[in-house]
Formats: sequence, C-alpha cells, structure tokens
Amino acid sequence: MTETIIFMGTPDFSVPILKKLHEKHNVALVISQPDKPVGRKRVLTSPPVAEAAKTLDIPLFQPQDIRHEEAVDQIREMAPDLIITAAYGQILPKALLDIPRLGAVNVHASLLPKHRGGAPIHRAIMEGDAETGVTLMYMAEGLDSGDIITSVKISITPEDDTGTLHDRLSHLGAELLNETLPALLAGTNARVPQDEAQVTISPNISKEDEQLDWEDNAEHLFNHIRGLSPWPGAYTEMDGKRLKIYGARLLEKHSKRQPGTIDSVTENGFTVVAGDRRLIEVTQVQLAGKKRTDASEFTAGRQNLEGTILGGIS
RNA sequence: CGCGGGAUGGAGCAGUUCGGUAGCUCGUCGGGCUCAUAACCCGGAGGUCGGUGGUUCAAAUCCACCUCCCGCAA
Repeated sequence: MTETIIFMGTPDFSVPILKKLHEKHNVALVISQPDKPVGRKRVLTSPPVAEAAKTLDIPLFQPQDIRHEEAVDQIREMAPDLIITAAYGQILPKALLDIPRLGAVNVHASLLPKHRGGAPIHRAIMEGDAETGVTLMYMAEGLDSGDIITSVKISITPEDDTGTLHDRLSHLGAELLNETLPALLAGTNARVPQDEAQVTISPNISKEDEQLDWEDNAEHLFNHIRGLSPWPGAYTEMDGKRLKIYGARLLEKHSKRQPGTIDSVTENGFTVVAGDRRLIEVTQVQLAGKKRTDASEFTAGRQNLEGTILGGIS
C-alpha cells in the first residue's frame, strides 16, 4: 500500500481506529486537537490520539484551528489520497475536504442519519434506543450529513452504559474501517445519501442534561443514569451537596411517596421514588468531594437516609 | 496563585466549634439460634486519627508548613 492517508481524531474512541489503520496502511500524518490544560492543576495534557501517534511514531499535527489557511495548506502539501476522521472535534472546511483524491471519510458512532452530532453514544442510551452502531460515511459540509458508505448495527442491552458501548463501538468502528478500506481505495464502495426525513441530532452533553429530574418516569431516569455513566455522570442534590449517580437498576416495586424521596436502604444501596412512583435502586454514587463508591458503602456510613428528599439544583 | 470538600481499624462515616477514656454502620473472626440463611442474638480482633514541626500538664481536636484524593469551574 502506498496510498498516503491522514488520520484525524482526538479522544479515546479514535485510538483503536488509528491503531488498526496503522497496522496495514500508510498513515502519513495524525491530526489531533491541541494540548489543553486539564484538571485542577491545569497540567497541559495531550489528547489520547496525540499520545498514540507519538507511541506509533507517526508525525503529529495539532493545529489550533483546522479552518485556518496555514493548516489547510500544510495538509495540501502532503497530497493525501484519503483523509479519515473519527471524533476529531472540529468542523473541517470544504477546502480541506476537497484535497484528498479519494475523499474524506468519517467513522461515526451511530446508525446515521440517527444521532448526528457530538454525543451519539450518550444519547442513544439516554433516549432508550434498542440498537445503535457505527457508520462509515463521506464527509460533507453539514454536520455528519455526508453519504453513507456502510454501517454495522449492534443491540443495546439493559446492562450497557456509555462506557461499555463506547468500547464496543470503538472497536467495531476499527474493524468496519479495516474491512471497507480496500473497496474505498479501489473506488468500488457503495455511496448512499442519507434519508433527511430520518435525521435526529445528538448535541454534546450540557450541564443541564446531566441533572436528574425525579419527576421523570423511572425508565427515563434509568436510561439517563447509565447514558451518562461513567462520564460525565448524572447528578442530583443531597443535603445541599452534589451527588453523582453512576449506577442504578429498575425495580418492579412502587411507592406512594413523593418523587425524589429515598424510600429505603437496601443491600446494594438505596431506592428512590421516580415520577411514576416506580422505584429505582441506586447502586453507585459519588458525593461532592468524595470518591466514587458503591451505594452500599455510601449508606453504611449514614443513618436516617430513608425519607431524605433528593432535589434539583435550579 | 481560579472556587470548594476531604484524609479517623479492611470499607463508609461521626467526633474537631468549646483540647481531657477512640464512637457508629458494614465487613471480618469466634460462638449461639435455626431445617436453613447474605436474617437474628452474643462476644473478639483490628487504629502511629495523612505527614513534619509548634503551643500545652495534656492534641484527632489549636497554630504553621507539606503530601495525597475528590467536586465545581475551565
């Protein structure tokens, strides 16, 4: 293979895809988001893909703004045959999309045209979807709107959370790209426009999205919690402090108490009343300033939890 | 110097305001009850109270500095 390929990606999701691609093909350049100060100490940290590029000894480019003329020129000089992106994090300008002879292809973690946008995995779970997948597509000017090359479907189980789905989809995406690449390079692949009538948008998760509304029904709350686990975490409020909930289960029990009330302490944690009066058992939590723990341990150190009302932060 | 919470037997917490016997829930070990049990009852082991220095007759507690962990913000 002598084709020159440029890979663009940023978070963990993209790393397996890059590695798989690197095994069989000539990845001439990796483009990732710039290093950013992270955490309380504001340590300048490279994104996972940038780290991977260093390990694999692939040239790395981290432009502040990919739309900038200088960045585009730099890429043009390399005369890439193909650009592959996976969760890069910046919108590519048309001038850039037009450079590679074989086009610019994106690996997206949903069954397009469903869940266009930055948080397809989170929102697939939060919305209670029964299935999701990865889609390989050509990039167009609009957000995740290009023609579809191929896709793979998987089902979402009640045990899945964003963490497990993320890993599965990431590796699935790596495989799908690997299998499809020969056809792409030969120009024999399929190319089907998206059905605009089926489009849904899944924007990045906002602070507001993370907060639990106990008036919501139990199933929604359950999906909400696992859709935001292990990152960034759904939260509520207890005694004026933020309480993140990372793990929960749906129970077949009900209570007459007001939504948001802790109904009882159980072996695995505690139960909370949802808007439809159905109970949710919370199994993993983290209180502000504390470490993430199993809810059973959380309850061990506290008395009189029963009857406590969890609230929203308005 | 962005804001804030925290470090106490194996786990999770109280005690710190106002210095004076190391406390609670769970786990663990032993015994009992029971057809039986992760249930219940009785008993035991296990802690240099994050570190260093200071004040004091006396410090988990007051003062100073340090290390580590976490929430928010970015």
